[in-house]
Parts: sequence; C-alpha cells; structure tokens
Amino acid sequence: MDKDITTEEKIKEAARKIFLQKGYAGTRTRDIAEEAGINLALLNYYYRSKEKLFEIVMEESLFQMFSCIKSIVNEPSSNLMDKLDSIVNNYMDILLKNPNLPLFIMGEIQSNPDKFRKKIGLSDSFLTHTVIYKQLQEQLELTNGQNHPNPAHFIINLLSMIVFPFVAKPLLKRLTDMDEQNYVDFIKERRVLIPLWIKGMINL
Amino acid sequence: MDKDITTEEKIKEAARKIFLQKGYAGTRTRDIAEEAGINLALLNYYYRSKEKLFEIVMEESLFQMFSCIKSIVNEPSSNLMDKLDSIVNNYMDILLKNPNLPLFIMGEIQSNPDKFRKKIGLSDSFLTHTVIYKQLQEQLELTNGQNHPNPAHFIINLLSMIVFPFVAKPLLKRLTDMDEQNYVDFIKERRVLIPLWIKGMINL
DNA sequence: AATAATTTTAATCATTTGTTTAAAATTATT
DNA sequence: AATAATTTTAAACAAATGATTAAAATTATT
Repeated sequence: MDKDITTEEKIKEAARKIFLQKGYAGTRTRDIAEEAGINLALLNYYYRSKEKLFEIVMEESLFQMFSCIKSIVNEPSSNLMDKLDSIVNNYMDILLKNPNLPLFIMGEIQSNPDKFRKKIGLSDSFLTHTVIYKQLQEQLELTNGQNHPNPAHFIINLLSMIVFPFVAKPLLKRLTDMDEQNYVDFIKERRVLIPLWIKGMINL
Repeated sequence: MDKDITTEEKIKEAARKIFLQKGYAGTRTRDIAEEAGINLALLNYYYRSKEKLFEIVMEESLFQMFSCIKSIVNEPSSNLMDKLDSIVNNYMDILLKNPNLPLFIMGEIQSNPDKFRKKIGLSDSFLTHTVIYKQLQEQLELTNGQNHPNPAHFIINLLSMIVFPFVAKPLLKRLTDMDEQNYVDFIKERRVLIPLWIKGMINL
C-alpha cells in the first residue's frame, strides 16, 4: 500500500492532513506521528521541528492555492470569458481535492498576520496590474460607460462564489440537509453556473 | 474609561478578542489575562476553565452570526427583494463591527466538526423550509420555467459575496493595495451592489 | 468599628507537548 | 562477514500552559 512511500513523505502527508484540519496551534506532533504511523522522534529527525514541518506544508499549500491563478490571470492570449471559465475550472479541481485548503490558509493568516506579510507570493496591488483586470475594465466601460464599479468587485465575486461553499461546507451541508454525495454534486453544478452569473453581472 | 465595567466582563471581552483572532487552540489563558489586565487566577475564579469561557464566547458568536438571518428569512410579510436587502444590510453591519466572526466560527467547526453538530442552532434542512426559499423558487419558476437551478445556489451566492471579503480580508487588502479606509469603503460599496447582482442572477 | 464575605494576588502544581538522547535495529559499504 | 552509516525506538527532559491554593486586600454587613 504505502510500501513505496518513504518515512519522510509519510510524515509530511500526515502533517498536511492534520495541519489543514486543525491549524498549527491545534496540531500536536504526537497526532502527526500517530497519523503517519511512526515514532514521534522521527518527526524531528527528518524535519528538525514542528515549525519547520509546518512551513513546508504551508508553502506547498500557498503554491496549490495561488500558482494556477497567477498564470491564468496574466495570460495575454485568452479573452476575459475564457479566463473566467479557466479560473472556475481550475479552482473547482483543486478545491474538490483539497476542500479545507482555503480555510486553513486564511485561518493561519488571521491568527498570525505579520508572519505572512512576506510569505504570500503576491506583490502589493498585484491584482490591479493583471491582464484580466484590464480586460474586465474594458468590458465594464463598454457596457456600463465610464461610471462602473471597481473591477476588483467582480474578481472578488468570482472567488467568493467558488471558495465560500468550501469554507462553509459543514454549515452548508447542515442547512440544506445534504450528504457528501449531494454536496459534491451541488458544487459541481456551480462549475457551469458561476461563469454564467459573473458574465451576467458584468453586462448588468 | 472601563471603570463601570466589571472584572467578569473585562475577562469575557478580552477572551472574545483573542479567541476570535487566534482560535481556541491558539489562545493562552495568560494572553487573555494580560489583555484584560487581570490576574491569571481570576479567569478560573469567574469562569471555571478556559473551555467554559470559550463556550460562552462561541455561543454569543453563533448568536451574533445567525440570529438575525433566522428571523429575516422566515418573515412572511416581506417579499423576496426586501429580504435580500435586509440580509445584506444586517450582515454588513454585523461584520463591519466583527470582521473575523465568520472565520472564527468556521475555523472552529472545521477543527472540531463533531463538537458542533448540536451547537449550531439551525436544524437539518433548515434552509429548504424557509419562506425566502419558497419565494425564491416561485421567482425562479416565473422567469426560468420549471428547469431552474437549485434555489440554494442563490442563497449561497448571497452569503458568499457578503462574507468572503471578510474571510479573505488580509489577502484582499494585499492584492488590491488598499489601506483600512479603502477596504471599508470598498466593502460598503457592496451593500448596494450585492442585491443588484443577486436580482440580476435570479432573472437570468 | 468589628466581622464576614468577596475579590485579588503570588506562588505552586500537574499535565501536556515539543524536543533530545542514547541505545537498538536495520541497511549499506567494504 | 565485518564494519560503517543510517534509521528507528523507548525513555526522558524542559518549557509551556491550564488550573489550584492559601494568603492578602478589598468590600459589604452587622
């Protein structure tokens, strides 16, 4: 089963699982060791400390969360509508596989804001300098004239509608009495719906 | 200044502040004591234990988060559009005063799912039995015919667009290079915009 | 004013938790 | 096969942390 996976990898996988669910402060090294099925001392043997291990998990999580959107958003050869589709599809894939990625990242940022100032691989005012931002602005001027809302609203709306159902998953399942299968199906419906809604908003 | 506030209240206020920022696991009773400017032992004197104090803060937080929507959503005398406006206005007021309320609640649920099964004061399939859900369904049938999306999508979209900018606040500020004032203004613009966007979606 | 009740404090305790150590077991090298 | 290097283990350590205690300080009651 996990015969071809090294101890080092087993530890990181276990750490990822527990860190993403419980956060840094809520995770005990003993829980990671147990989840990985290894002796507690091996965690420090391979990764020096809980914090070092956490930093690796966090770095990979930030990459999972932001690497794809960074390239899509600045692609000059695709138009606005294709970008919207791409973002939705890419995030849906990522988040269906890692449902608690967003809550993990944002929770850690909220508990330790200063620590993440540098770590997030997105420069100040990243968004306003992207291709998609400019394409959005042109489109808004075209249909709404000069007096249109800040284009950032529409990017936020896009991300909101994609990410929030994952952040609020337990609540959402409860509220609508869905089991896991219903929930996944519900999310998957949004893959086609969200781009339509956003396109509708832009041309409002 | 806080001469008319009791020690007991000072402790709870300090606890609320730190619990909401750091979560249960990330909060040390010593931090609460320091924030409240009291001796550590007084925390246990007034509240027995960290967990008891946390439960009080969490209960009040859940109430802040869900009490208003529970009444709005089942009001028979208002129509759909008025309900949408009310929800947006109410949440904007609550969240501008308590920006990290949503991340706190959802983070704690994610780290400890079973503990919250009962605590959330919303029964199974609460949403589908509300007045707003039925009003939404009627409206969707009116404009889209029988083959319309699940009405839950629109409630989720509404909540997404309201709540997500608070959950992702540090990221959003960073991405768009906004200071606190710009951020608040940006959020306030959404008070009028979100209802328009949702109404647009329904009539798509 | 004297006494009792309540509140606050400093010190300490007991447990949890991240980490280390030294020896044992295993694997690789000569 | 003998030796060296690496990996794993059990045990223990040290610091952090939630909680308690007993005395001191303050406030309320008689």
